[in-house]
Amino acid sequence: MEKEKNKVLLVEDDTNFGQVLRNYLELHDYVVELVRDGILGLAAFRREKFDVCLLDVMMPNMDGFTLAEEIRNVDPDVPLIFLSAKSMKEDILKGYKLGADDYITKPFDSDVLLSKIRAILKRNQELHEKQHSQVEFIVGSYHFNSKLRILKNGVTAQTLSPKENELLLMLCEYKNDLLPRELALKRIWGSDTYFNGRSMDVYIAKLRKYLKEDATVEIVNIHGNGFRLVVPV
Amino acid sequence: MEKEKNKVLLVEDDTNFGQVLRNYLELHDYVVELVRDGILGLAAFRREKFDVCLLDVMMPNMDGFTLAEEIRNVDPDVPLIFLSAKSMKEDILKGYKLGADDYITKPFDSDVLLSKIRAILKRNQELHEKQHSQVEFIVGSYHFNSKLRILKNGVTAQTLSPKENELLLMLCEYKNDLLPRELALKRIWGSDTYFNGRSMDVYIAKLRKYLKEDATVEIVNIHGNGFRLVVPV
DNA sequence: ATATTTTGTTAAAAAGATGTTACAAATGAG
DNA sequence: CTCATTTGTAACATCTTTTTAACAAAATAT
Repeated sequence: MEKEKNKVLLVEDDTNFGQVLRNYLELHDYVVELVRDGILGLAAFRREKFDVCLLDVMMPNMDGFTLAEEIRNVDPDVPLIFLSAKSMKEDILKGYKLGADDYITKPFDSDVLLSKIRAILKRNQELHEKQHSQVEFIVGSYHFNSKLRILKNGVTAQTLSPKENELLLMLCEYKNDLLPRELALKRIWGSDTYFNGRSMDVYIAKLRKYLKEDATVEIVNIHGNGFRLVVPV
Repeated sequence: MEKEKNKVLLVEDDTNFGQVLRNYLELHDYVVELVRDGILGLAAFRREKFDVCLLDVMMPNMDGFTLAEEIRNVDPDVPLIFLSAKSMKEDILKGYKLGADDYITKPFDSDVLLSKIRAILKRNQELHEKQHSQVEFIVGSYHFNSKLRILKNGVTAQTLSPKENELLLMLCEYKNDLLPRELALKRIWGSDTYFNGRSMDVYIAKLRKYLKEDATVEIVNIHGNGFRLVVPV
């Protein structure tokens, strides 16, 4: 099993600097999406899942602070780091007020940035793991262990692939409630696109096959909205 | 599934400037309706649902301030932004008095306008989400869950389509009171046109069919005005 | 009373989303 | 490298939702 590369959203209007920084980060095993202004940044953020966002403060179209608010609106938890030539105290304070995880003033040492990113990612991943604490679920007559990726029904056991596992996990977290398509797509597939959507439908079909032994359990589609794992209460 | 674009009503008598601004906004993913005076602006506003209105102050036929009052008359909540060459304090104050959300003096930076629009839309959408907080309703012997789009009567459950769901939701919000046609058409269909009206009538018929198990529940037409969901109190 | 407008109702067409299977491509293990 | 597993894509079938048309009935206006 390969650890997935971390995705960085880099919003920077200085093309030269942006390219350099992107190359540097890619060299250190990050997947980087570089966009040149706040509008494109927000569009990218809505479309894809990022592990951390690096935002230039002064940009055309939408400045970094405004962009930060918009991003926070979509995801209150994603780590934000401001990059700025400004070193004025009030700007830095404003940045932190917007829930920035860090604020770096240009010019800066690229190693420093890298270690800051690493530290933030580590902290955030630990947090994320804690949130995902529940690993065992009762689903009708089935027993599902999301850590071992095993779906058991009496004696018969089915091992699940990573994607099957994550999808069933999300369905269980939203048990008897609506699991919105976009949410699952962004969290499991990283972005909400047409093909990822079709892929998800394929996985839903697989899960239904695994779960068909217990007729009281079903994955119901809510047309245009998402899926619902229905289990007896 | 397509995320709906925000709709902007732009009332501006300077055709050139209007076109440019429209193109600019369309480029940033807004749907723009451009009209050249207050009369047409009011007509458009009565017909369609807009997320924000940009009103030029000095116009033939009906000036921006008068138009603003008329619009407020139809919808007290829609965000209004005045665009004006005037920078006189009393005019600005008059604008805010009429419940303007912002007042921009020409010439202005288009980025500034854009970020103002965004900020206003965001605030308004949050407000809107809070209003839509109620998801469960008792309708006679029925139980209606608008999130899961399920209408239950004892054991029998009917899943609703998105439009059926939204319409029943509005009827429930106006329970025992008049739900005006135009309001439902603007909110659910986006605009009050002949065909949308016919479509709505089709949906009313569908809902009546679903609700016919309980004779104490009925959707009554108020000729020329709208519908009323009558339930025992 | 008769014409006009609005609403009720049903059916069919058009558009869109999902279900399902098969296979190709990518990935990881040995 | 080779094999097994996992994932993504294509293709086609099916189901849902929405719109439009057509005609009937009711309400209102002339």
